[in-house]
Amino acid sequence: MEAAARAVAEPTRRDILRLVHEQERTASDIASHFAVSRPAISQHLRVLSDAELVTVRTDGTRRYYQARPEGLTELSEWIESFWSSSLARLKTAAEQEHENNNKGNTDA
Amino acid sequence: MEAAARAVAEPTRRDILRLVHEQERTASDIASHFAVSRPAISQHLRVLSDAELVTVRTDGTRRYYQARPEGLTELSEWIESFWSSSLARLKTAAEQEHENNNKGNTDA
DNA sequence: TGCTTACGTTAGCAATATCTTACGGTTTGA
DNA sequence: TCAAACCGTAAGATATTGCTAACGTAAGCA
Repeated sequence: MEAAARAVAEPTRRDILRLVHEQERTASDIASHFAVSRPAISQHLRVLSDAELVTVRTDGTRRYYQARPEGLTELSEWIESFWSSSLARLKTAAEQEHENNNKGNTDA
Repeated sequence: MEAAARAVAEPTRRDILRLVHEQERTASDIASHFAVSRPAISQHLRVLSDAELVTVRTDGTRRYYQARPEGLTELSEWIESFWSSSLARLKTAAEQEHENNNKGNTDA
């Protein structure tokens, strides 16, 4: 989970995950969507791979990456363990926040 | 969400959140649970506070911190947005992983 | 007023993260 | 065999992070 949390903390890596979630993509395909260099993306892919947030499939010289959502399970469970023990508090807090939001900017 | 993700990526901060989730605690009380110095904890608390993952209440010279689970909502939703569009895939994948784990690594 | 407690902030340092450039390895196709 | 395409790795620069030691501030108490 440690690795997954750190991996997801980086904006570019989150964008990469989004990209390879829809469909598997090659490294250079992924890189073409970003401003940073291809090696930089390759390094991000390494981090994601180490965190088991993506899987890789090799075909010739190409490497197809695909998201592996299960890799986020532990992190998600950690978060939910926070809520499970304070569901009521969360609920009322969320409602109050919602009310406050509506109260605040009633069309300025 | 950016701030929350980065804040949670740090092990000490996750432990702090656990601690102030059960009950509100003063800064030095929190610090007493860790090996690092009090200022270090103070800095972590600042990060958590900026990320709106904790709330602070001042009473005299003491500052009481408490977890704010709602601060993790966006991050959780980001994760779930991954699953919602691939729930079936997640389910089968999880089952297969489970089976594989039971099977053991017969290849060496 | 003087002393103590509680706590944040700053400066400085070591470790880590992220990027770019340059390079090496493997596969494909003429 | 040669060249091009695809991609990872290494080296090095810079930015960021997390830590400690030292200091500053505000509150409580004699």
